[in-house]
Amino acid sequence: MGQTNPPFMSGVPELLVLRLLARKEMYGYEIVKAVRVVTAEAISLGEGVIYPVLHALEQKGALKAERKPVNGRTRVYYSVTPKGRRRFRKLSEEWSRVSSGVESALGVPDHA
Amino acid sequence: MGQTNPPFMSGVPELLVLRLLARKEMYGYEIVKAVRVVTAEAISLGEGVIYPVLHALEQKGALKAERKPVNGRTRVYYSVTPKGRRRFRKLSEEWSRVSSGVESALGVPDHA
DNA sequence: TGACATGCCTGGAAGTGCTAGGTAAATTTT
DNA sequence: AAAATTTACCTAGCACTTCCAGGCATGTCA
Repeated sequence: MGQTNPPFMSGVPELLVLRLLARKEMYGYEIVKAVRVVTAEAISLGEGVIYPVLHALEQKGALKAERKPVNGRTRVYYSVTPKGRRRFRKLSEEWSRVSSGVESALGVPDHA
Repeated sequence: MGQTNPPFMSGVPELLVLRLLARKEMYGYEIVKAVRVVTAEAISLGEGVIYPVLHALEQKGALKAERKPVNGRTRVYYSVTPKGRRRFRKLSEEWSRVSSGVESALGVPDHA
């Protein structure tokens, strides 16, 4: 049924998460909504995508998690570590490379 | 060891193959080299990537294969079917959407 | 009371690129 | 002539990731 493997999305959730957290610490549910905003509604990621990414990045040491009780509810705030910042820079470069490569290919005129 | 799953590459091989074949019919080995050229050396895809993509697209009816003997060697030329053209348009749109979304996110200033 | 938003989480399906390997013949180099 | 390189095709299997669907619990609002 649902698109489980949409094209061009590999690496995107990780990049967006790192990008958002580079600005300020956030919690998962907040990130889910922020993604829609910062991508101008072009990209929407469910919680089932965000949370695993968050956990994976934390385990890699790219993020630091901190549990904070807010309004009797517990939020898990994430912030980027130096390692995460490096990872973000690397991913950004990768994105630039691939992106420019594809644009270049699409831009080549049709005729001859 | 090697990067088996580089970020941002999902859907890219298929898009590039369709793009190249939309211009003129080509054979696998030729496509492998053409990819490097049209992407300005930004993207390089091995034969192990191209051939499976070709076969998959043919099976889907997006490509038509034609064996031609050249110099005593056999080449398999591929050309795009109407179905393939539709697929290409759809993929291009997807690329535009995702790409603009990511650019939008990366473009947001850092301050606060 | 019911509905909805907040907030966290996981399992398993599905797809896809990549490396590494193999085959064979023509061409070029030594 | 032998060796090395290029041309040209192919496949198996790993690795990785996104995604959907679902579950749990609390707070808020009608």
